[in-house]
Amino acid sequence: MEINWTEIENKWRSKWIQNKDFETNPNEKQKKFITVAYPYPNSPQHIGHGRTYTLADVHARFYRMKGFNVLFPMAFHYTGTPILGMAKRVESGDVELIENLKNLYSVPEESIKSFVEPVKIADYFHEEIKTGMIEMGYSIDWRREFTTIDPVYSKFIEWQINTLREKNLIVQGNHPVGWCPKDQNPVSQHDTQGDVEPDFTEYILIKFKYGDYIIPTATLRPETIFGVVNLWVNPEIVYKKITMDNEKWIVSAECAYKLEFLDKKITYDGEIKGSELIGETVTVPHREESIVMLPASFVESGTGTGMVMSVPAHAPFDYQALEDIKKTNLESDLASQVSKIVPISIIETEGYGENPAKEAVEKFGVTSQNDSKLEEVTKEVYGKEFYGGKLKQNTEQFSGIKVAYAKDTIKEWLIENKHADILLELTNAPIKCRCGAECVVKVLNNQWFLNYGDKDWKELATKCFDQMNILPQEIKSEFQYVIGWLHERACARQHGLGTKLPWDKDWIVESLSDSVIYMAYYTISKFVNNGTIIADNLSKEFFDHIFLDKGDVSNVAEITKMCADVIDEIKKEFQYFYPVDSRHSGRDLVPNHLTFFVLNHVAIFPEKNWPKEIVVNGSVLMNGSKMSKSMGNIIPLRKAIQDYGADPIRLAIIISAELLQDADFNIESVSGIQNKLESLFHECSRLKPEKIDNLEAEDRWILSKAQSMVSQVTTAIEKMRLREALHDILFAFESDLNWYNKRVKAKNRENTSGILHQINSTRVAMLSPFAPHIAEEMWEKLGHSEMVSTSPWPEFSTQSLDANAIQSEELLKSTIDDVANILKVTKITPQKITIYTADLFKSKIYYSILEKVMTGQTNMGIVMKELIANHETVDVKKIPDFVQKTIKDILSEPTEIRETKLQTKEFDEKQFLANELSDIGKKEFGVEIDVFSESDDGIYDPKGKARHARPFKPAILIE
RNA sequence: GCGGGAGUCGCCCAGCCUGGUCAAAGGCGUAGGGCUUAGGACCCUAUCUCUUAGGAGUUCGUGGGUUCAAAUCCCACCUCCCGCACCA
Repeated sequence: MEINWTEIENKWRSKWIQNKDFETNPNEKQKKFITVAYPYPNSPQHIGHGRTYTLADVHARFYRMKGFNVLFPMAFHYTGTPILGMAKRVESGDVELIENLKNLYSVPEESIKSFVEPVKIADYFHEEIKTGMIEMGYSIDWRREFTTIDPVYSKFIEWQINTLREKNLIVQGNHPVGWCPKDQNPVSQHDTQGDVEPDFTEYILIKFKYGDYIIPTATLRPETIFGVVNLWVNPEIVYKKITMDNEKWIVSAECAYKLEFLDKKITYDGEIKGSELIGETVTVPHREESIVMLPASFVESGTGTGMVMSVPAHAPFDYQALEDIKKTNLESDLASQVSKIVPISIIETEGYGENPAKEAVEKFGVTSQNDSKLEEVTKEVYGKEFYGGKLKQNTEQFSGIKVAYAKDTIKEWLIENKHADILLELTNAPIKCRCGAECVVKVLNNQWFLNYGDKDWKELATKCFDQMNILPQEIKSEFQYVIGWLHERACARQHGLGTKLPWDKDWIVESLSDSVIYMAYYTISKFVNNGTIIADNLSKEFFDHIFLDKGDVSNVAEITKMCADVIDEIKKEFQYFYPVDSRHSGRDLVPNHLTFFVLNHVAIFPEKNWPKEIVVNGSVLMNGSKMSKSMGNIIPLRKAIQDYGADPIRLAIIISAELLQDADFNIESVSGIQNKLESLFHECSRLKPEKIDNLEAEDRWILSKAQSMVSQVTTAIEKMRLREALHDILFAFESDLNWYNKRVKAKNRENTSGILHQINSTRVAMLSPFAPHIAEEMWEKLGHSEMVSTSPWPEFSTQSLDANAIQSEELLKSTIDDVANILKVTKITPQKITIYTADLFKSKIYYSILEKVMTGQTNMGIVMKELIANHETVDVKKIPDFVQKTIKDILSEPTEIRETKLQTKEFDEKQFLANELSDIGKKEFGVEIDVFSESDDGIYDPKGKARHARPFKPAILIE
């Protein structure tokens, strides 16, 4: 019989809704507030999104069964720019996008037409995603749903951003961005052709004096100013004479264009040919020395200023160009100047002598300045010098400092003394905007920043992280690292959906800044949705009162025109549910959202409302490779639910990886899960609750095993090791059940339904957070009247652990294994099997050894001596072999089993085996099995095997 | 470069935190058998090497070290993956 997943899922979903099982209000119970990052509705969700939400849902359902009052809400993040871009692309009739919408996302034609309006896109996918979440069976309190462009939410964000500004955490300043000169807008990866992230670097412009003019050269190595011996100019280039911020500069045309965007005032005054500059001299700043300008073909107009300072001791290009020029025919004046040039060595690096550039060039066999190997040589020299080099005496106040540290110090010193300026340049140019224009670096004026670089703020956040539970723990150091390097972050943009900056309406609060404390909003959104709270009259006083417990309620009531009782109720709701007990998200949000989440909480809320836990999960792969549109391997979640059922997908995602690992989703694992669930389902349909009396050995054993499973699963879930938990419930326990069934069958027992019913009820209850729908169905089939999702989590009790049953069953198993093993090796067809258990004397020695081993003594010699010293065990001398083997036996067992054995010293192996072995032995091997103790009178022992018997390791004779 | 993660018996992947349960779980694949009209599903057996008595040998990226004992702890190295921002 096939399971109809859709039917079962619909049935139980409507019962949950009908019972309002997941609508959470404050009550007398202990609460758990579990949240997960809300979705950005610009596409339907796929399996990858499903992972984070499923993990959080399992978490929520688990705590609900544990007796907590669990709040698990959801909202939708409309704020941001990608939806805006999408709308533009739809408007312009972008074929690729429209085809994707149609075919990949199955968006109806009518809806696509409406997509020219950004909010329509968000609305459409909002509904799509929400439906998917419901179909997945997420236990969400939908009464609290909101979007980030709701008017009340905007008021909330205004309050947040104002509060931060009052605390001086928002500052204004300049900021470089990748920029499209045509669109007049910042560009990010999404906005460029080929999805290239604009990457830029900061060059230091060293200002050389040339009469009234300044000739700047761009470098990444400001320390080399102490080693400059000449400048390189390309005679082919026509340079621009410009006025820049009241200084007269000579630079390439490309450079002048770049400077225009860097907050500089530029006017063009004229041109000068590179060839005209050759042979002229400039003055080195600070050193006040004259150096000559020489021609070089490696100098490019598009890089830096189109002029290069020459440091032949440390820059391979410079060294080579100098060598090259010595070989050419120069006019005598210039030639004599060139001949006087001596490289100045300023850095001492292990592995190099006076002139690292020369050594490297010679090592690589470079022949001219146009040799492509020079790039590589430069990289090598620079790398070694930067990380391993020290500045020499001739660098004045900087001598002795490591190059890596000196770089910034020297830069600041140069700029302070007006010897240098800054040029920002794309490192991965050319980058084209989607509009076709070539991008540049632009410095934005008057940009608003959240000052995440603030030391006190960071300290507070670090404190919060230290107190917080981060799962999995490994990720904690990543957070600490992020906190370390984080600095000012732009918190406003000029385009996109969102809330306007309250004090500067030209700006919109950036979308990663308006989604950091919204968890608090869930506690009031219920009142927004039922009309209690309306946007009008919402003021700072209201939010201060609710969230920070400030001010007087009557005053707030007057301002908001709300009833004081209602305001009290709202405040209590917040105080009951806050702080966030667990925040779930994908690991891609670690360096941004999750860190900002903590930073903003510690900035705004008092310590008692700081978040308690963060749970981070890895992504989902599709058949081992990354999901991407171009690969066409994105499966929309709702499609997957249709094809396989929600529960199999939930389980397949969870079981394929532990938290931080990437989960691999593939059809085989889903159908494997389906089959597993199906057989469990049929098992449950078969079992009836029955009175259990007269427990036999195997009953006590399987019940003990079930108890350990409960304990293991519970601990695993508490640590969010869901893969492990699920594996224990579905698979690991199965092998125990197999053994149990084998035993029961061999004994021809009929009365086990009650026991199996009890055990499977426990399993189904524990399965229910993972596979909620089918678990309800199984639960019903097992004859339970209430819902499993609202029933209590199975309790673990050590009392029902039967140590005796566990070890006797282990003995039985290992004895059978041994027999099977012998049969396999010898290939005998057995006629008769005889088992000999060890006698009492050996047993005494065994426990004596066991005690010693448990105290850590495993040295054979010492154990032997101690045994001989005791008159009870002195006879061990006769069987020295026995001690060695016994120690090995004991060591090859788990610690728990050893402890169990110590607890139950009185254990009659012979009696147990005689009772239990014959049935199962006959079933397995088809012959009778006799059991003797080696000390029995009239023992049948034709081959003298009996003396090999050891406790828990009986001797065996097969004929 | 910085920061994080990973390398396990054909493949995928547990185990490592807390050393002895480890020749190492589970799944897939493969081989044989059962069930079935057939296929699928399901069940059983086998799956590092050697072995006619429950045993032995060699394995967990490479090389060292600690220990009675190392896949597990420490050190070095090699290889692969991810993040480094104003973007959700």
